[in-house]
Amino acid sequence: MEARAESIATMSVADALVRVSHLVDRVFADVARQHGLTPQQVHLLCVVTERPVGMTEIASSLGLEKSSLTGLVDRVERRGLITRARDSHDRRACLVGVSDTGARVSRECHREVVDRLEALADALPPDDKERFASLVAHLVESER
Amino acid sequence: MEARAESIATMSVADALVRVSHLVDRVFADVARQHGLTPQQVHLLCVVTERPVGMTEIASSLGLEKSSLTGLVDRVERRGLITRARDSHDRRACLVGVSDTGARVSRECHREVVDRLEALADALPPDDKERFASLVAHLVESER
DNA sequence: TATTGTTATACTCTATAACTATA
DNA sequence: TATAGTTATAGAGTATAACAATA
Repeated sequence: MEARAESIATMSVADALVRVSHLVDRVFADVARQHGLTPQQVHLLCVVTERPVGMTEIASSLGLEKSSLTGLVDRVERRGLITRARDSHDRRACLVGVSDTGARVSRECHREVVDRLEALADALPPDDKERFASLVAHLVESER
Repeated sequence: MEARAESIATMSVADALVRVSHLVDRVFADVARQHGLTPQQVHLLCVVTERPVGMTEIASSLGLEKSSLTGLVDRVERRGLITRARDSHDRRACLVGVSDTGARVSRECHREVVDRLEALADALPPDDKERFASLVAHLVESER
């Protein structure tokens, strides 16, 4: 275990970020799968859960081209989790929002992801856990 | 900005992890794209950079079915970045390794991802940065 | 003219099931 | 029999370019 101990000691912030990202991606994909959805579909669901959102804004949130989003929305809509509604102020636009089922699935996925990640974070002492959340928050916010 | 300040205060470890993971995914996808590759192709490249690896082990590293890997390896091989070699000890198996070009591209991608993530981490004071890396290292290692 | 969203097209990614060759 | 890898097939994700409708 010498090698592993050393790899901890010398892991850079960047390497740490990459590895934690893969971990989270796995959890996310796992949870999505258990609900018969793809990770992308769950991401979409998350983005429109709070309030109805237009296609352009969703595309920007997910880092996709608008044209890529059309099909994604089509497929999730076909499953009855989201709906397209006319924007009353702009007849070009539509607003994508969750259905009742979609809201439930969204909550369930979020809960399961959070539970599994919290469990993962329990490997840290409580103080470190809090400290970690605060550090990440700063990182993420500085990038907005 | 009240809302944002509050969201920092109340962000859980799990939410923090999810958000940082998305950030990293973006950086990774960006870098891959600049090299005319997909994120998956760069991941594959990373996995076989150190030493030649068999298909089954690669599939497990990437969390893919073997059958999904065949095509991925085909496409990256077609670009001349990796090669399949016979395993001299087991004639069923092959060992996937990087070509010279592949090794160069792999190094470049790694360097660029690291640079961009380090730049991102520079939003933190040096002490916090180090602390963060150490926390993440513990998280990731506890999951191995 | 600029913007919102869709369509058409071409690849890439992925899983499941069935298969070949070797161990 | 079990394992390593491939093929066949089907569906999902994505980008680019061209388009329609509205602002």
